[in-house]
Amino acid sequence: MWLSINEKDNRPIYLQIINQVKEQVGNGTLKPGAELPSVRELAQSLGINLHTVRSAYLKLRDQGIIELRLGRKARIAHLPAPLNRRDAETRLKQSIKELVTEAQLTGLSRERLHRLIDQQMDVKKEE
Amino acid sequence: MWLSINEKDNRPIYLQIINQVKEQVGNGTLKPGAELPSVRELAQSLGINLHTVRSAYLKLRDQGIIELRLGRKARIAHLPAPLNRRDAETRLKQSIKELVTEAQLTGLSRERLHRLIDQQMDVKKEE
Amino acid sequence: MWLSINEKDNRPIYLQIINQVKEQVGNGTLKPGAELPSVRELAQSLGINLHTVRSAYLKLRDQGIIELRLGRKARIAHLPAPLNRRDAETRLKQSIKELVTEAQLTGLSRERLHRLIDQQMDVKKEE
Amino acid sequence: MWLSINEKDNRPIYLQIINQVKEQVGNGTLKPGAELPSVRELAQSLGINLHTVRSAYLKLRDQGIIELRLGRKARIAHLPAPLNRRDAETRLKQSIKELVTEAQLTGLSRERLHRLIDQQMDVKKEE
DNA sequence: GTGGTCTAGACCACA
DNA sequence: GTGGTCTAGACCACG
Repeated sequence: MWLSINEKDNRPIYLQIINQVKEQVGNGTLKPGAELPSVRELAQSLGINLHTVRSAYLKLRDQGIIELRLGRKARIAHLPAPLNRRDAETRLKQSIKELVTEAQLTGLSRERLHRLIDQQMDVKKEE
Repeated sequence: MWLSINEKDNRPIYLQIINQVKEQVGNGTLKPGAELPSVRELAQSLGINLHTVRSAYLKLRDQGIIELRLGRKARIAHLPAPLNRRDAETRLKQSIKELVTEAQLTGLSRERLHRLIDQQMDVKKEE
Repeated sequence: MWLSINEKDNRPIYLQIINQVKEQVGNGTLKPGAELPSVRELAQSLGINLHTVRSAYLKLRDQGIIELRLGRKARIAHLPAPLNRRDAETRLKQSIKELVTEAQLTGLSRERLHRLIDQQMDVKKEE
Repeated sequence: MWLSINEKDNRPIYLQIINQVKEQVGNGTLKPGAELPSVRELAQSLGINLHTVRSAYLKLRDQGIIELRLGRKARIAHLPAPLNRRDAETRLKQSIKELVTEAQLTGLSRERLHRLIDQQMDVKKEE
């Protein structure tokens, strides 16, 4: 199975699911139209409650990542949401601000930060 | 006053305070030994609850950013805590992973991402 | 073929079928006595489940729009059911209430709303 | 209390709540910044479950109608979402299409339809 | 106090 | 089978 939850991670379970699905859509592991496991299947295989999976799927739907239809399995959306681009970039800037702050407090150099980012982007390409 | 809370920002108020203090320490606006406003002052000037400010200060202390002593004002710590460097970098990598994922879902190019980071680092230098 | 399902439309498939039949009856494209495709034909040509088409036809029959007879093809009913007029108008008022609410929240002017409605009514006339 | 649920109404409870809040925002009964009852309060006064109210509030938040903050009461948002105007108008057109169809099947004249809409808009103004 | 997350189990509507 | 709605009750995080 291509999803897992980390008990030690502070973040809520539903967010971990969301992020993992997003990663796999972002790097092409999950292609538009691909079916996701049903909420019941995924809940059972992760050992968590059906509703926890459902809340993750709902948020993914609201963000335009997946499509949910009554009676059908969830699928990766065909239009990977290039829509509210300006909003998204505004949010990204906020994340970048915090990232840079943390990097500076840690004493991480500008070069190292750029290198870590390139590494992460390349990992994704190859997967 | 050098602190403000943004109602439109979804993040909890105490986190906004923490992040702003961290930013100013990170970019040198707040230097080691500098005094912070008392819990009461800050709470009143921001129009928020005492508990909220206090919990922010406590977390900043736990992270080694500030020093709290009974009866004294809070001060920026003299050792900006570059100790647990490996832990910090691990956490940073997690943040980078999510940032890169979001950037890819938004369709942001690698170049633009690097440029946005440089911008943020330069903004801080000049402040 | 004069029917299609829209994957991007959130509404259930059976409802899309019902609404399209209703539209074509409403604007005269489908006249009383006209034959509809069999459940099997329609299901196959739309690539959907038999049950889905069947439930749509059943509901259309219940609303008096079509006639179903064992072994015969479905046909548009001869009495376009203007009977329960008061009920229908009550339901319409509810729809209007919601439409007006959404229009106001969107900032749509009264004039523009009227124009959009006229457009829709005229489109149908010409078809 | 300014909210009620209708047992006979087929629509889900959470949608009834959403629509009533939207109406009151649309006609000015609820002004930006106004506090809504807490999920627990509203659930109790309506005799329904806390989570049902919560799901209504969540959707209202996602639509930009209200603001939710941990530890605070829900409030009417200050920017009543004039943002994705084109999307909203597209959705409105779909609603109009269905409304016109129903009106035609009922035999409602164009004039009567316009009059019903004006009535509804005026009701809201006076409230 | 507030909302946020998670579990648990029921029943309904759609395909 | 699928997802959608509702109830019920626990515990956590924020103000």
